[in-house]
Amino acid sequence: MSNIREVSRAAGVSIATVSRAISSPDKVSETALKKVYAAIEKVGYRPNMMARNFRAVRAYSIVVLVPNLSNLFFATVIRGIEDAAQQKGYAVLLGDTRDSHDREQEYTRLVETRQADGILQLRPHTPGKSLEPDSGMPMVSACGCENTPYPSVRIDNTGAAREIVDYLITQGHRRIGVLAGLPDNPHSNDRLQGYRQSLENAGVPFDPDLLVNGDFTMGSGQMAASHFARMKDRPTAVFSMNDEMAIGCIQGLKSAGIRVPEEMSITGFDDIEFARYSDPPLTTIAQPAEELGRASFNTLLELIEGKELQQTETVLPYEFVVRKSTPALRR
Amino acid sequence: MSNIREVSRAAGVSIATVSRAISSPDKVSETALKKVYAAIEKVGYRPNMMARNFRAVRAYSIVVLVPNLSNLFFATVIRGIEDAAQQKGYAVLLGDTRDSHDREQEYTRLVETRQADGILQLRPHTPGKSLEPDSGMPMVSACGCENTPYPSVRIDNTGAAREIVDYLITQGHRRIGVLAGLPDNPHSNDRLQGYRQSLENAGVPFDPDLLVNGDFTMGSGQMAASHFARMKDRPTAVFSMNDEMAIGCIQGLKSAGIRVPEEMSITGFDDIEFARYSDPPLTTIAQPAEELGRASFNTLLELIEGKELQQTETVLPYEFVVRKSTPALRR
DNA sequence: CTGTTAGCGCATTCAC
DNA sequence: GTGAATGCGCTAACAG
Repeated sequence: MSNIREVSRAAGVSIATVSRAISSPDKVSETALKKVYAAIEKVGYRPNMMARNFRAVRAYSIVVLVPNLSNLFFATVIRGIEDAAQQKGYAVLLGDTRDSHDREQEYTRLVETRQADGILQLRPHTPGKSLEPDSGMPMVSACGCENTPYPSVRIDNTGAAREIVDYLITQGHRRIGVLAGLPDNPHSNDRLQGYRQSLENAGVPFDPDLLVNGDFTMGSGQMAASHFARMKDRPTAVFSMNDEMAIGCIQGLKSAGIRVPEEMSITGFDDIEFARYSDPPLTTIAQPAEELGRASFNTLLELIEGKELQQTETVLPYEFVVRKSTPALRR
Repeated sequence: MSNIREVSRAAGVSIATVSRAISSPDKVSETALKKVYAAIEKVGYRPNMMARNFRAVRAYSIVVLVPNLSNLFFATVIRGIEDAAQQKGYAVLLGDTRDSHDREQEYTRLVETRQADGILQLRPHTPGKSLEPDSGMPMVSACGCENTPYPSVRIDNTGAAREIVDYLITQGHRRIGVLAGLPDNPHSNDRLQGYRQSLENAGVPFDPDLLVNGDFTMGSGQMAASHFARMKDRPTAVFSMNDEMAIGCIQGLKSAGIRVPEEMSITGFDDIEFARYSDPPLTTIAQPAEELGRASFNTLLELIEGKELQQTETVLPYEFVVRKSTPALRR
């Protein structure tokens, strides 16, 4: 493997000149530049980034902590991260934690041992259970919630949920089921607040029987469906907190002989691509997933570079998408 | 940031002893060990991996090249890669190439510049268009095909396709549409061969009108549906080369007023989680996605470590999964 | 078993 | 503009 010294020999200049020719060509004479470039070509030189980064005390890479890469919303956020990182010359280290605290801890070590410069956390912050923000470790939440205790990028989850439930009420629904995440999930809680606000505005009392806790998988959506199907006083609509659960729920309802959307409307959240191809296509909240990724990377980069953050919280706009899963209620 | 020298001072031993205490404790006396560990604790030492890797001339990381991270099959393969890599102390650098040859080239540089030790390629090899295998660059295909010109892990795509089409024939079908990838896609070609073999075995002539080229997205499946719907002599079944296109196709057929599976059976490939929640649930080929990832990483690791490969091609078993999208043809 | 020392490839400081 | 020399943190060779 050729190094800078070989190039210097081939070019007949010092290694300092070669180094300068590469990183600050304006400080080198035309003639020297030409010789260096020719020599680089000749010996097939590729700079050793490990050495360069080692000296710069900068890994030029970040870690992405994601609970589950097979979640399409997360995968899309990561694409955005990767896009922004690539533009800025950073590499993205994948940390699929599989919801394991140990694995999360393990990946944290990459930063402590200088293999990475910072962390992008896709799991929303749960006090006690989550990685606590550590002043020495640059960390940004790419899918924040109302109480993220460190810099974050997010949408207004509560507002989005309120908007979607408001719409269901407009369509004539009063008994609206809610398919939430686990009770300690921050996204779920933010969205649940929007649900409750919407009901309250409409003068509809909150009925705990209508709340089912899932875990954002299609399987849990399917389980929830049998709960709703068995109820004596069934909801006429269900607000699911992500598209996967909504899709699982639709499948479960159909299996139970309930027609969707004729007998039960359903809404999702995220607007993954499958939402459009579901039967019926899902009314949902389109999150700017790639943009969340890009913005969170840029925030993290500022942190890494030691800049003062303009804003510790970035709230991006979402879009409410109406499809066929929510027709007007016929009575 | 504390380094090995600080530890040595705090422990009252030389830096060599500290280094040995960490990497080969059996070569250090009990007393020295204790002092070193105490000192590490005291100064909060974390080894600088950049320095260590630099010296070892090993990045302990690999690059995964994936055309599109939002493809669930790929995402699952990557989870397997990540799992195996983590166990062996390797980090996974994400290279979402977005089907861009330039980006692929860009990521290749990570290996040339020693930021990574090897490449795991998820895109099947297309002669001319793909990264050509370079003896200096360890590279393994995680989703290989019949003619991958470098080490690969794969399933028997042709056999799987044959099996699925055989089954459709058993169910009474004779006019079987095929929803393929682009004409130069190797996976598509391997599977198409299986399709043709099956037809030939059954004495059914190949009808080019029944072949539609998609691009493995749901959108292209939907487009294909309108082609099939418009045909005067429609197929009674469609073999789609992945689940996404099958799901898009179902949606398109339903929109065109064709009932699935009553009027048209359909099969997928991959067995992504959505296949089970599709309406109707898809008959498909379950690829051992995570295992493909794990196995390909282990192969790559052997290459990186300079071992002689036992086998240059690993063929893993798939599973044929029958669901409700393929009832027996009623005539 | 332990300490001293050289050197990995590079950027940078300081003379010239 | 250019070159010689230094050191980043670590491991390994060598000497004791």
